[in-house]
Amino acid sequence: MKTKDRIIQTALMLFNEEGESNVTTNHIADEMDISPGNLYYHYRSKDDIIWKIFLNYEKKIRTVLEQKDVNYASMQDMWNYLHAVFDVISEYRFLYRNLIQLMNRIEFLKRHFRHILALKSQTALTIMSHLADDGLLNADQQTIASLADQIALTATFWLNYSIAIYDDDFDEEKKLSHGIFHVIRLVAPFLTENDKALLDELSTQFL
Amino acid sequence: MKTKDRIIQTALMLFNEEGESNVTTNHIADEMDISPGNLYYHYRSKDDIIWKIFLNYEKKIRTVLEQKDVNYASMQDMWNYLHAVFDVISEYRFLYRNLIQLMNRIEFLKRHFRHILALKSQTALTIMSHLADDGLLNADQQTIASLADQIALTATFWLNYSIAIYDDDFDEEKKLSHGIFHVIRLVAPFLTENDKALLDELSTQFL
DNA sequence: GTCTATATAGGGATAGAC
DNA sequence: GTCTATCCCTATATAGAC
Repeated sequence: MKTKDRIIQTALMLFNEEGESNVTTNHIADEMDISPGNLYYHYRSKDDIIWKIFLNYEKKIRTVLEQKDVNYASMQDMWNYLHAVFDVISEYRFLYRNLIQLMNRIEFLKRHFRHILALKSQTALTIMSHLADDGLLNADQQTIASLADQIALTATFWLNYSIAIYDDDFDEEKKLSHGIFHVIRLVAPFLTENDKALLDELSTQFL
Repeated sequence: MKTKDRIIQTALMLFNEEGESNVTTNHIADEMDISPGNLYYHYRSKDDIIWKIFLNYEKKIRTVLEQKDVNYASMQDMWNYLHAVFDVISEYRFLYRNLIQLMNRIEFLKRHFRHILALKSQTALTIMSHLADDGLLNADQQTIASLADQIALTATFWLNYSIAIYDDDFDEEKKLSHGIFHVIRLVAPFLTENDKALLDELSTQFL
């Protein structure tokens, strides 16, 4: 693996573990056993590294959000979709931990992240509209629109919320599952009785 | 007004405007036209200043969350309550902008903030249980519990979310009203028809 | 209580040799 | 591509005079 790629990989790992602002370029170089000078040969600034990491994130989240060929016809599809979204968020969670600060510091990141947030909300809207059309979800358009926003907000800040309320050693995987259920529970009251039962089953399986 | 108090006041203002990590002790002293040395005569560290500001915040939010004598019997009461919560959050919004970072840096703040979050969720639960008992809200206990968590999460991160999605010059007051409506819409599907109509009326008035 | 001056430390980033 | 050495800057915090 090339040094250039290892820097990205190591930086991402450290950012996620320690928080972006607590990780210096020297830490990254130290962790990789290379010199700070070497690091700056490959990237001209710390923000440049962050930006490259963000581009990887953007690519992945877009892949998840823009898959057109999926037919969201069941709770299981919904679960899979949410799991994919939460997985990507978890993989790049440092972005979400200091979101406002990063957006204010890096102008491009702000614009791109806004697009992604809008896309998240839009995708949630599309899925739920499909479910409503198929008679799997009983809610008017106004309610669905609110739910879509709420889902985007929840997905975006769930990890922060769970860090804020749970003990620090709370299992990472459990945090994710909790978040997904949290989102599904938002939608649950509008599901058919059949799907509600399925939800209860999934609950006992994962929580 | 004493210098000691002016420091708190000025620091809070700058933290909210610029973000805590972008405001140095020198900036605070500059803004007040005093010397950095003078500032450190009154407070022994920056975190000490933050801690004192947090104590003021804690006092205010507890006053709002712990008022026992209010009878939540109408949408208007709910609106007033939410407005009070969002107002305090807005007044101390720097705490919410960098929540995770601050919690990790200041151990006391972490513990105290956790208590407040739990209290927020608990209060929302109590209010909605009352509404349900009075027949104003149609939802089972499981749904109400989910809603309570969701309300706490939304109140906590709404300002960050609106910063993330809206243009920077979006009116502060409007952001707040939007947040309150966002929370109310979570509850709306479970209200009586009468209250839903009232909600629509409030919507046109404030949005 | 307030000031000026300064210590101390650390982070981002560059120059130049190899 | 990689290293060593170092510059520059800024932030927190302190010492000591007034």
